[in-house]
Amino acid sequence: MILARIILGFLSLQPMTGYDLMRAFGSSATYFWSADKAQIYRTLATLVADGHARIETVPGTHGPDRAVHHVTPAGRVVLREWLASDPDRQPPRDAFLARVFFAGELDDAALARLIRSRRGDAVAVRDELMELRARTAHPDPRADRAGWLRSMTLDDGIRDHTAHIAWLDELLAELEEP
Amino acid sequence: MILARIILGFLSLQPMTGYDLMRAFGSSATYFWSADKAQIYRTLATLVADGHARIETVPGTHGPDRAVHHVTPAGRVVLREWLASDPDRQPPRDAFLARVFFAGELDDAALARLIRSRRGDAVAVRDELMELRARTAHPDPRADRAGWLRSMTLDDGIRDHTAHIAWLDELLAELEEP
DNA sequence: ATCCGCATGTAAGTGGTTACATGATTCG
DNA sequence: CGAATCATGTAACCACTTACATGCGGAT
Repeated sequence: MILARIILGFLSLQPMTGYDLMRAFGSSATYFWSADKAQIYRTLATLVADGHARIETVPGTHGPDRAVHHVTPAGRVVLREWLASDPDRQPPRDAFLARVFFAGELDDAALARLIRSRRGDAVAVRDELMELRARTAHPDPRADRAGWLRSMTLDDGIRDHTAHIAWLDELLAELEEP
Repeated sequence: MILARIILGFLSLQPMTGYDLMRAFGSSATYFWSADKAQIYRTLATLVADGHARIETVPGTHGPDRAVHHVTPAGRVVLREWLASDPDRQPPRDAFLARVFFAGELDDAALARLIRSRRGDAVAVRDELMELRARTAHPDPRADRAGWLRSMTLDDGIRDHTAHIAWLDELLAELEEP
């Protein structure tokens, strides 16, 4: 269960409520994982049941009480084991590549539309990531390794999208050639 | 349901049995989607129930009868609609990036081991894709557009892995610097 | 007053994985 | 004679998504 590990990772950086995690997945984690609240609350419950997290109830400042989750020592062990373990098996799932693979069925106009639409999305995501990198700190690997690693994951996303955009441009160039 | 569309795509290239599809997912489709047989047989059954595919039973040459599935005209419409439709929403899921994001917990040796292990996997996949590209034809976009598109999807995978390996090398270089 | 953000969850459904179950043919 | 490949499927479980359900406090 990768999601449980990721949540443990966030809690190890800072104790959080389910709602805080929702926002974390909507910002810092967007480019490597996503989770909706139903999943988050369910996973928090199992983490507590397994003794990997514990709840500290804090009176809510505006509304219901906040169930702030902390990692327990056992949870920290599980997190570290995951980080150092063999790679998670992750079968590839890329619906866009799948479409291109079968797009011989499509006429030229529809194909160009498909690729341009994808290009627009990819550029938007890349720009968003670049903005995020510009806004946040670039820590030195030796002074703040944890922060440096977090900023490097952003870098990978930016390069990834850049390479993909270049590939889309090649496709378009071939399609538009006389 | 993306899997149903992909299967429709394969059947549109050539009528196939569930077993044939298993092999197709194990070879041509490996770099953009994966599916195991339980899923394939279940999805074929729903395609037939929905009238998007029909079965032609052919006596087996060595073993049970082959249930060869053909796309129906209705199925072909559904496939073409998918190909031209708005992009499928696909939340990002990259367990390795997630690990790097939280890898501040890890000591230098464990971190380097993690990155080198990933590098090994990425190089292996890239080489496999490059071999596959060397072995297969590179059709001309104008003479055989469908074939050209299929070979281009391979290209994207190769570039993607190449960019990722370069990023991993940068990580390692920083870690090993005095 | 009404809407937005904070904060908690449950229920039902879909999609994906693992394990179980069977049997013929072909190659070494 | 045993292992691999061809060929079919079912059952149970796990992970993820969508929709439902509730209610306070602060801003416009």
